[in-house]
Amino acid sequence: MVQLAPRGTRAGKTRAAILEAAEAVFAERGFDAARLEDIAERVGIRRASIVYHFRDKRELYEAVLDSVFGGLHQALAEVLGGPEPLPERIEAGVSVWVDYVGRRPTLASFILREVADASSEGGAGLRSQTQPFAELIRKEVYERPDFEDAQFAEIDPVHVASIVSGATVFFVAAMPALLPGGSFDPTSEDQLATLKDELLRILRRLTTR
Amino acid sequence: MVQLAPRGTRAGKTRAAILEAAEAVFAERGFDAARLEDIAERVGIRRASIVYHFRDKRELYEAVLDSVFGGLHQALAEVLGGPEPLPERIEAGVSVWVDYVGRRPTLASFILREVADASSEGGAGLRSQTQPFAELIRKEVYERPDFEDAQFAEIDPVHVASIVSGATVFFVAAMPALLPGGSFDPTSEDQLATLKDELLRILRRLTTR
DNA sequence: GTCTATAGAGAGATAGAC
DNA sequence: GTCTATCTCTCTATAGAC
Repeated sequence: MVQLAPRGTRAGKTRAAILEAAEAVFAERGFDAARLEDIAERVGIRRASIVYHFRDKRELYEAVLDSVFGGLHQALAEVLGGPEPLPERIEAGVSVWVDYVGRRPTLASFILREVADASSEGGAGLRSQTQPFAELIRKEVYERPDFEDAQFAEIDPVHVASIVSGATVFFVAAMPALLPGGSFDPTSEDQLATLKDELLRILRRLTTR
Repeated sequence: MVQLAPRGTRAGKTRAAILEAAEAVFAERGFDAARLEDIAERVGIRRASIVYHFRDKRELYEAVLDSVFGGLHQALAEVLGGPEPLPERIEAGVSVWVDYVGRRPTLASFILREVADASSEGGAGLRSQTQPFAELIRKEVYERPDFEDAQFAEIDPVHVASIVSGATVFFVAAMPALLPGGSFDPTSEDQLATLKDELLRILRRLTTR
């Protein structure tokens, strides 16, 4: 995820535009079905020019994933690293998570696709993206002194994460498709608020002894 | 989803074997990345022979989806159509759902992939599979006389379905990939029991006033 | 940096023998 | 019914001009 050219230069701008277009197209179609042609068209350049900025399709895809997952990691690290005591920090984390997916719903698509693909490649691709989150949680939750005080139920954190993220991702990605008419917007202010509410209730239920 | 040749004949057996192999390969790789070559190899036939039984790749894929979703629909219709009063019938439905995914985890992959693809095609593909479930729930839950007595909270059923199915599907598909070592089996007896337990608690929380 | 042109690989579909 | 052989299309990647 090295930024080869500084922002503001022509190359930097084109690179950023390609990343943005690629994020949309990859999220919508998935890696295989996405065509570099479509991405180039959105940017207003020709297919071959993409290869000047990214070695190949795979590298472009990885760069997109790094951007989307990286953005979430940064936002989460901020609240989880804060000074508040433990139960609150976790709940703030859930709030940040829901807000992030609401603002950047492409993340939901990528998670769905990466999880589905995980079985075939032993989960390597997925884990390389989720590992930093596991470490973040270990560092800012399990290894901080207030963890003992919080009196959590003994529940596997991956378990909790699976339920919270699964429910969120489904809500954002599946609901619009399931409700006919195409009018439902899960990323609206109050839909996200409702979702947060439900998740927090579920979370409390799962984590309190 | 018409059974062209009767079971037991050579064609019937080959057809069934192709369906079974295709279910595994499509679930593992997704529609685009799956190769007819791989499916044929599993069956022990040549690629071209598949086309004798299924017009093309798409038709084979649809047949697989019909089989996987159809099996769930049948199992669900059985419990939801039973004589028990309402809250129990719904909880029995959740139990059947978890068991089915546990026995046939390919369903989890297909749901993940279909949901991810739903945004690009307006959800048509997903809805054609989920519509029967919506109708089943309307008929056996909302339109049966005991619905009024059950005193449910006013919560969108698609909402509930999204949370329950999202959490289940994630649990089955993502946990093995997230937990390193490859030793975790979400479809084991007691893991499924734990999941059921959590889902039922969540469900009660969501549906009681 | 971006373009045109083209090479090359992969995979689905078809024709026809057995 | 299943096979071999082949056609054809699509899309990525490369070469080289501007």
